[in-house]
Amino acid sequence: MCEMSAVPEQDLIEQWTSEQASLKQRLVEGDTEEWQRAPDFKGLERVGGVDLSYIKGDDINACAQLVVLSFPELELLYEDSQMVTLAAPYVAGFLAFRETPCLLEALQRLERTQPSLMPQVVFVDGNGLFHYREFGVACHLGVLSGLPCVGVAKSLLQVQGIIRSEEHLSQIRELKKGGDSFPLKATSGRVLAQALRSSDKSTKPLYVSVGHRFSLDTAVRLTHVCCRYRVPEPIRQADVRSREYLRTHFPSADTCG
DNA sequence: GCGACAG
DNA sequence: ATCTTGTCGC
Repeated sequence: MCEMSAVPEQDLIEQWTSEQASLKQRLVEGDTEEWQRAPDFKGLERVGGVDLSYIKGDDINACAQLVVLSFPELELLYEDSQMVTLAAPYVAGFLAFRETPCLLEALQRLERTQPSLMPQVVFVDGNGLFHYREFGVACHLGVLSGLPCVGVAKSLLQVQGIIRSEEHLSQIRELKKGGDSFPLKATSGRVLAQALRSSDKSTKPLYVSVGHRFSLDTAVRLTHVCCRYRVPEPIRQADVRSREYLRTHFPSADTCG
């Protein structure tokens, strides 16, 4: 009797799981671009970053942000802020179904209006292969956009036997300077990500993983050189600007009537 | 049963 | 994600 009323939630999860498996077949691991192998990433001129900022008590309205910075200067070349209505809820392991649609639209707007500014790589706030089914939001956006993508998570997703253990905390303490990192291995032995100390000052590491068309080593090196502060500049700028957009367009839309 | 759970 | 000021340190 209870099965027939199985919350639509369950059907959706199964559908999403299947879609991830399907898209994963199109995922390209490993470097595909000349600049990824070149010393100092010669040939790389534009790096993109995406992020969404939310309004406090609101689950569906958000500001989707895309920024493109010059490389290696990391100066702003393009920015796009767009209010969006999110169709899917946030479910751990399925972040892409909530955030990817509007981010793809942002990339399409850029393609249509300023194609010469299309980024050669996109930094995504969240994981790539470091995911329950090895297909996080950075892989999802990468496959659907076709662009090389890097996943950068600010906190540890405990998955595939990787946990926030004493051993893990100990390894973090061994990261002495910016650029130091250690691998995160799944129970299978496969390296899914690299914990990276992004600068000399930051103690809390970033978790870098392959999104699309990248080797993990290249993703980590590029992330490191894009960090002025803890979070790589493309993502940080997208975060700062989308939140600034909400602040000016929806001044305290809650408290003071 | 309990805990975890990117953004 | 968001709620939130000051504060300690270079």
